[in-house]
Amino acid sequence: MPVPQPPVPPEPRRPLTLRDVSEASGVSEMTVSRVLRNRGDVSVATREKVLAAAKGLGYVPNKIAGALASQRVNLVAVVIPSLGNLVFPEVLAGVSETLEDTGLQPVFGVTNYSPDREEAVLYEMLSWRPSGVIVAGLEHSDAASAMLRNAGIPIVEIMDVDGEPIDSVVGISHMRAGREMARAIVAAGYRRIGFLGTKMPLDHRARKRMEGFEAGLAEAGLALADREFYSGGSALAKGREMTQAMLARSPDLDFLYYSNDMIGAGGLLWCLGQGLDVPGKIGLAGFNGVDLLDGLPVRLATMDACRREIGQQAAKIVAGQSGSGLIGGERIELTPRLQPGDTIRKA
Amino acid sequence: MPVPQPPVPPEPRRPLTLRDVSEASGVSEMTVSRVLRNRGDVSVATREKVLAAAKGLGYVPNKIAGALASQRVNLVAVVIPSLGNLVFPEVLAGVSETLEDTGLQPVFGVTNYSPDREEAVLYEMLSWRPSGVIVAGLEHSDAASAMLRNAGIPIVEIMDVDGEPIDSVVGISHMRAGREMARAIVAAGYRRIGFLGTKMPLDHRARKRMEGFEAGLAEAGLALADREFYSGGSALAKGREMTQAMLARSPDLDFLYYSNDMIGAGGLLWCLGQGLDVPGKIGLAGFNGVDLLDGLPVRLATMDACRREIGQQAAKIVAGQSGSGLIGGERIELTPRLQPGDTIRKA
DNA sequence: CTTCCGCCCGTTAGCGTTAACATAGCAGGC
DNA sequence: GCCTGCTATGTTAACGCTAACGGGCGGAAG
Repeated sequence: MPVPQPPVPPEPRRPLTLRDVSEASGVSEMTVSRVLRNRGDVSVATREKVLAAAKGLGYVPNKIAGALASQRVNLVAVVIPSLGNLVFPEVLAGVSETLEDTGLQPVFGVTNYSPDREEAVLYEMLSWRPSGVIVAGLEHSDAASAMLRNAGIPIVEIMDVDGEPIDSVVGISHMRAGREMARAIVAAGYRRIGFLGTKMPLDHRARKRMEGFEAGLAEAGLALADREFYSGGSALAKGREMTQAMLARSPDLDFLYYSNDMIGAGGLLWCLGQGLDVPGKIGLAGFNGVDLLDGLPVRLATMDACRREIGQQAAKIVAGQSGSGLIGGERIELTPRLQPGDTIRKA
Repeated sequence: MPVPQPPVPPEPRRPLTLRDVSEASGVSEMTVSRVLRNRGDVSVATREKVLAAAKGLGYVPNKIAGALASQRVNLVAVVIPSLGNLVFPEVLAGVSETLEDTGLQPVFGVTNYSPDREEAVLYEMLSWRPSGVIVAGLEHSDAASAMLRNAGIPIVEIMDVDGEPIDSVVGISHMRAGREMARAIVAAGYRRIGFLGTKMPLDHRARKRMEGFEAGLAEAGLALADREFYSGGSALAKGREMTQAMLARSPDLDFLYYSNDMIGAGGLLWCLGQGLDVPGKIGLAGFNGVDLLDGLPVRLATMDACRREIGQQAAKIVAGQSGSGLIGGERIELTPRLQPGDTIRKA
């Protein structure tokens, strides 16, 4: 009759394995494995004995071995261009939150808007055989697209729906967002319109927004009266500087469209500081709906990019909880709502 | 004489293994492995043949099997309380950037300031046998501390140095940051001082800052004249509301210390909107040094928390690049610099 | 010519876990 | 008593890769 072992103080060096727990509790490794995974029938007595031994030893299972044996991995790869842009942490938060009680674990990678790095990051992540991939954008290198297509797991491209997805896609149409903003501005009677944005040839979504915006203006026979791009630095400060520069250069502008809310807020603060009549003499609008703006003295017109919801929906798809019954190839287009704020004249 | 195989179009279903590449290129699996890892001697001819086959097939190595066999894992676990607080994405960015060319890959987990979730997240991450752990804060559950201590890998606790680290630590002293801010405020002649912060009993760093602040005031025989806490919502908006509320309640306050820059900025905007004399009649200060503030009409006094640098240093330690020669147990205390901005009277 | 060494490559034996199957023990029906 | 059908546990063989070692081959050294 085996004497119950007292919990052994964790002997530091050799890493513990199932065998250690099995020896400490007097059952086979398989039974320990069953207990720790709550799978299969194990008597209550055995279960408790095993759990006590595992806790006493401080055993932490080795998922590497487990994943290899079971061919199942609870990781989800999440690939985003940047952490500096407010938007992506919010998406991550949505993903993280939704995955929380699915047993899935997000693994993040950052590409810095570089297709080469995206390819490298994806290769690295796929080599861990995750059970799904969430990746920002629809534009990838050929090699990256091929990898994703052949991975045999759910792929969700997020943020943007203007293009051909590999598998599933969750996002908004940035083209349409730009166009609708243009229409709203034109409808409010503005005519001489300037654009201020980031100088990032690889930020396809910003580009699409601008293209949509110009298309919207064109519908009314208008074109951009001026434009300016920046890169780096504090967005709020850049917004001030660019606004000042543009209005010095083109004093007759009556509207400024900013490619994101932070530079928009900077521009707004500058205009207010100058005592300009907003939205009477000059209107302003940004993009994103960052809740930060709720605290500004005047609310900037913007359009919600549904960031958190994008993360949530994408996570649901990889977790197989989308409720659509589809097995892939889902397409969820969210609709950004125009929030007119106080910086566009009422039509 | 083996005929060179033309690249086979990737047959979709069965996942590729080394064996497939080895068969396609006519060498052993071991040689393929060597080529793919750039390890050991392989002739140029063989190398090229193998690389061509691997690329042709679209082979992606299986790191799970590789890690199990080699007992080496290129993952670094990074555990943070929240993604909503601007601070942590910045730390992540520092980590991610520094790890970029070390072959190490960060894996992030979020605890929502819950010790239980922290424990669960750590257990989950340690079960992947990462080669290092970076975790925010020095306060952990007993079980979590034990796990970390027994993991046998570098552990770096970050953000905070006020306490007993498990292994290495990189951060600032929040106690001291609070105290120094108090001294600067007292030195500038302010006497009736209010505190505005988050209602988060589990945010130990915010608590330490406040304690340090009160200690600093006590040195001058002062105590907080009023205090207010919030939770949730847009920080900028909360800053406005709380400031308004506090000044309505305690109109004789001459200084407001905010536990973070966002609520501080909200308060600042409100004060400016009210036409209050800042910093003459009332002074303001925040904490963090978010570069966002560079764009405000008036620069808020703050203290840089060295977020990105914390991430970088922590990453260096786990990557073994700290340059200290130490094998663990490093302690890096960074010094937050007071940035007086325009919201404290010149002494 | 032999010996030795370095290059290039193959063979063997795990890494720690789990799937799948085998088996022991026991209750109950006939 | 024998077989059926459980439940609780053990045994075996992977999973895909790499560490460690072994060996053929060719040229340089003796």
